[in-house]
Amino acid sequence: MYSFPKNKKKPQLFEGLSEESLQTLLQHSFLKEFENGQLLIQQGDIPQFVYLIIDGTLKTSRMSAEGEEATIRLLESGDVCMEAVLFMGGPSPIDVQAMGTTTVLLIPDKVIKTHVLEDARFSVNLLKIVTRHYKNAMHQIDAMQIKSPVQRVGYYFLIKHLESGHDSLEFSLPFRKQSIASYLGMTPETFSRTLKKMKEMGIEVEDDKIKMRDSFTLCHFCDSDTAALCARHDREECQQCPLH
Amino acid sequence: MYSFPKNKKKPQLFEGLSEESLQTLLQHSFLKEFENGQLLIQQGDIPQFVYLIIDGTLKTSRMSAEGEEATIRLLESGDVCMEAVLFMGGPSPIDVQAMGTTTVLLIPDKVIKTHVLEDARFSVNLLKIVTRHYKNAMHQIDAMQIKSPVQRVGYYFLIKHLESGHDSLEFSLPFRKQSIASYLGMTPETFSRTLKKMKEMGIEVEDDKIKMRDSFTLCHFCDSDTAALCARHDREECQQCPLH
DNA sequence: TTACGGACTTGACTCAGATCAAGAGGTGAC
DNA sequence: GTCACCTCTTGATCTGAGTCAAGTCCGTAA
Repeated sequence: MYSFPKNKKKPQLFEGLSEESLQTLLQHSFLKEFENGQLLIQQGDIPQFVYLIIDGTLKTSRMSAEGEEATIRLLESGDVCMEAVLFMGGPSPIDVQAMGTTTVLLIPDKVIKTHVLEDARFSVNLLKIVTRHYKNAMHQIDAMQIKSPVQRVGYYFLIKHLESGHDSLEFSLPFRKQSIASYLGMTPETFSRTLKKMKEMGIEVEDDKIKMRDSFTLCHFCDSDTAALCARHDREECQQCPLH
Repeated sequence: MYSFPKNKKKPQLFEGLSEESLQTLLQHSFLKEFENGQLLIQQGDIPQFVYLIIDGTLKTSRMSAEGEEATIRLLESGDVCMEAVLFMGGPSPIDVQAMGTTTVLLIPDKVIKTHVLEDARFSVNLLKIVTRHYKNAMHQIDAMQIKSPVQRVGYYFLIKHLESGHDSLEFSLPFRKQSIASYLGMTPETFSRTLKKMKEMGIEVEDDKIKMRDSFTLCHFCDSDTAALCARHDREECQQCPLH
């Protein structure tokens, strides 16, 4: 049975669970390692497990009959997937694929489905996770419909900037550029050209390192609901922010 | 206090709940009527209620600073909204707007949040609803990224066809054409031209009435996970379906 | 050391869908 | 009735992202 390293941050899935509840979940779960490019599940398969990434990265995508691919999510360590698909009932609408060697904890669907009815805290955790995905999906939708490539990349940078803590004026892209391009719904070429435009706007791009002149550079990619994530959105200095 | 007409179909939100549990929810809820175009909630507002449509239609959308709009969902009677937003924590990422006079049941957020921890069946209902929305969002994303306008409209028709029961070769569009166009991520002009192409493919379009020659007409817009919704997907006749 | 391959960039060209503009058809107010 | 207004359609034009092709810059293997 897998047991969580004490020093590691608990994934959101297990947040606030009693030791007993956690044990029940882990009892029937096991680790598995996947190689670069390996498929964990394919569109149309009936899902058997929820996948919790211990180490590495995954992507979820949909493939059209002609072999074209739309990336839905890019996931890092601590992220979960297939949890939503379980409750949809029916086959998986997505592919899940490892990007590089990735270690994953597999939690059987039955364990999840019974545990949801036993531990309300666990089901609320799941609700929170699914709703966050849903929120991201909504952002992705409006991005593709109404935003220019520059705005899409800018918003992506903004989110990464907020995630990496407000004070650092530098962060690095967590995935390969072509993956990010696909996630943002554009070709690698367009992504590359867009990065060039970003440079003209005062954002240094050097390989996968992104540096900003100051912490307001990305402000005009913000919107009212993302502003809530910003540490200073209710402070005076936010005046500089074009939203106000 | 609002009480559900016995003859009306129960919305998914309340499915399988005990009479007592349902009463608790309805006790603090109330009806409200909204006029055409009226906003129930705006992007950036803190949500106070979950909205259950009793009669009429709503749309949820995101608006860019320049006033351009991306439609996220179009909802009919029995649908719920803002339930996902409640669990995201933080302000609403979407606008909700009435399309025509619409009667809505308002369930206060606190009632929902406490009830989730008390009635596991209720929280599973919520999970199912949110995951369905999430699934739709994923379809919307890949549709916009990898499908042509004809494929998007075809898939939309397919879903409506499956919803309206398999046997009827006719259904009508539940929303104004421009709303559907926006939902599908295209302009009204493109939608109109696309409908013309559909006619050439053997789908009669007359105002908002859609008629098909036979029930296989829409088959080639199907995909592996949507096929599960099809009543005959595991029967012999599905041979005709290009998927096989 | 060179050779190969993969990730990314850059430039030239193409085209599907957006935009702009005009017209058809329907409906309600007066 | 007809005027105003709205939805939808149709046609002509424009444009921006995709495509294709070539080239650069790595890292790795022989």
